[in-house]
Amino acid sequence: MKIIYMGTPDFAVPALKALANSEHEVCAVFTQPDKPRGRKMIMTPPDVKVCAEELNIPVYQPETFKDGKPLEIINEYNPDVIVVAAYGKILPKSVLDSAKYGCINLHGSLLPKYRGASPIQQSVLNGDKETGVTAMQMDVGLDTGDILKVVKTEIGVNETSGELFDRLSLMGGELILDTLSALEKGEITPIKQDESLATHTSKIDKSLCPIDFTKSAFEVHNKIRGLNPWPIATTEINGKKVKVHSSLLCEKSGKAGTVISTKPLIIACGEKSVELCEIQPEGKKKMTAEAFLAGHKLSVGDTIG
RNA sequence: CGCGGGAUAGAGCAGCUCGGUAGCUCGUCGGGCUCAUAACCCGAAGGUCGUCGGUUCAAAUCCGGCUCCCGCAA
Repeated sequence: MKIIYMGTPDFAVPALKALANSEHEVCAVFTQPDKPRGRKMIMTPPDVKVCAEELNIPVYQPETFKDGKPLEIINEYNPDVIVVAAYGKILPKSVLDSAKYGCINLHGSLLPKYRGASPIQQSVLNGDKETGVTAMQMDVGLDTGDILKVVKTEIGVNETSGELFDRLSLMGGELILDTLSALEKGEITPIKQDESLATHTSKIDKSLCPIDFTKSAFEVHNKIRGLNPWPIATTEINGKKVKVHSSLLCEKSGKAGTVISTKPLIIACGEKSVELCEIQPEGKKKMTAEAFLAGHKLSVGDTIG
């Protein structure tokens, strides 16, 4: 099939590569405009753009679809299908209808659960045991289209959002190939989403970062791994902000927020406790809890958070 | 010129205000104790104090330039 691909971050790269290396033809890639990033606000191209250029595929970065230009470009290519993965723009109906097979979206959850911006982080934050990737026929709603094909996977108890992202993005690459070939053979029966089961996720932002140690160890642990690799859960130790990159569940219990062991570093929660593994004080690099303890006064019974 | 923290032994920190012998915790190595140990005791190795220059009898410390790392904000 002749495909136009739309996607932006690293999550969307494996599917693009999978398509480019298949019998299908990716004739053009749409992605977000370059944006300034990082401390120095350096203009950085999206990961998908970098990948597309390596594959010698033409790249388009329209600011908006509100004028008709992107549609004109699409119509010139006359694609069989448009594949969308974490593109970050709302597509108007005219675009959704512009290809023979319409627009197919790869979404990082088992729809209708976790529609919206941050399905993967949300599944980790909630401590779900299972998630997956859904290939969906896009319609004008937000992730409301008919389900074409789904692939499921278990979430590890210590798996971070970043690790899950990597796995799901690879699974998404296989899923889109399967979906397209099944579509061509007419083997797919679109399934309507059950609206009564639908849940939504909003964008992740830093207001989620502070850890509340009065919550259960499970919830604390989920927050720490769910917010990794970004924006990273935080707490306060001796009045200084400290990022907590990784943790492990621990059975011991004590008064919430107190240090109940320093080797390893274990903090009591509302229920049970968590071991803090890798932490990062403000202005410093990430370090192991052991290294942190070597140079900072912190003893059993002290309170953090 | 967005705001701020930082660079000292393999790791993490103190020392700088007020210049004068390089210090702490951990790790490493050696020895001891112990049924045993990641525990405890004794000992040792390991640093041109990020870099360049200035002031000084003397600079980790004071002054100026530069490089790199990080947090916030976006």
